Amino acid sequence: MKVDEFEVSRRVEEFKSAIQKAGAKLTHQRLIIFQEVASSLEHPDAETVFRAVRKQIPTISLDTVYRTLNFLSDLGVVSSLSPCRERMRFDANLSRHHHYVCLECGKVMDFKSMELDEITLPVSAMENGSIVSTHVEVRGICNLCLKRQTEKTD
Amino acid sequence: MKVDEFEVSRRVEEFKSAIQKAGAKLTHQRLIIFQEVASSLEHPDAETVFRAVRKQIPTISLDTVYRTLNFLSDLGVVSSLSPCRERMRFDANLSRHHHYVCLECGKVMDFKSMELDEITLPVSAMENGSIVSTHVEVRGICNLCLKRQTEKTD
DNA sequence: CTGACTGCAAACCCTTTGCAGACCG
DNA sequence: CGGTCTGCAAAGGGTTTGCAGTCAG
Repeated sequence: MKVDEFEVSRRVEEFKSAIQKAGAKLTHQRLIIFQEVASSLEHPDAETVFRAVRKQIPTISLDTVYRTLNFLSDLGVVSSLSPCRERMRFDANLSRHHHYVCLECGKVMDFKSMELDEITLPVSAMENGSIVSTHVEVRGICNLCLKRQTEKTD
Repeated sequence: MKVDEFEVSRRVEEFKSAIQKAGAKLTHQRLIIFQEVASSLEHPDAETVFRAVRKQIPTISLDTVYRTLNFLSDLGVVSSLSPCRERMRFDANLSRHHHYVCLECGKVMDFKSMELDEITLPVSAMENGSIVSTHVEVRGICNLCLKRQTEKTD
């Protein structure tokens, strides 16, 4: 299963204009790698992208794929599932709660929400399989990091 | 900031009974490590736990901390934030959507939900800092893995 | 042309594992 | 006492980085 063709080319156009705006170079490798991610429904990892891209550019290296994926991520045209460059983290709070994750420092803060707890999942979510847990992940920049950024600008 | 004392001892009691029920041994190291995680509000990583625990058991090794955290996780008395033993995954779908993550095979499936999109976050979440994105993460065992499990049992 | 990008290889970091001795129950 | 658990050290796997050559703009 692939993302439909029109959507892919729309994404590619967005990518091209983003790369231009950033003053970066549109290389063959970057284009092919982006196309691969943009047309996949499976949230591929670097290795998977690498294997797929190698069919079109047999000489490409895994490092370039890594570098390019990070580049695309910084550019904002792809996102990474779970800001998980980090180490594994543990939590002994087993009651139902949600997370606020700081994209800058990685800190995770809990919050509760009755409204969120009461929500019913759409059928499209349920039919994927059994459900063990449901929680909301909010990402942003925490107050401490925001403050730090303002101080730098001064 | 620490978790309040009563809550910690409640969690420790639960831990003790869980370890007994599992027929595992309650060692000094396990107790101290669990206490540390249970009294922290910061979702510590292995390194952080290690540094804290070393104050009480100076000879403890980082490996033991890792082993114990995984043990606690298998025991079900702590959970790990984001099932992220895995590699990093990327997504070029920037429109608002949510994820169903299979705990078994790691596959991630998208789903949409108007109801979820319309939700307003509680103040306690907003006041942590700026908000970049909000999405729901549902964890479970996907149909394919469920089927695989049934086949094994047969 | 020139600085940014790529491929190669080696380093890096977090995490896991094999082993022998120590300790819980 | 027996089997589990710990500490040590070394390996493992994913990811990043330094370097020199290459290529887009």
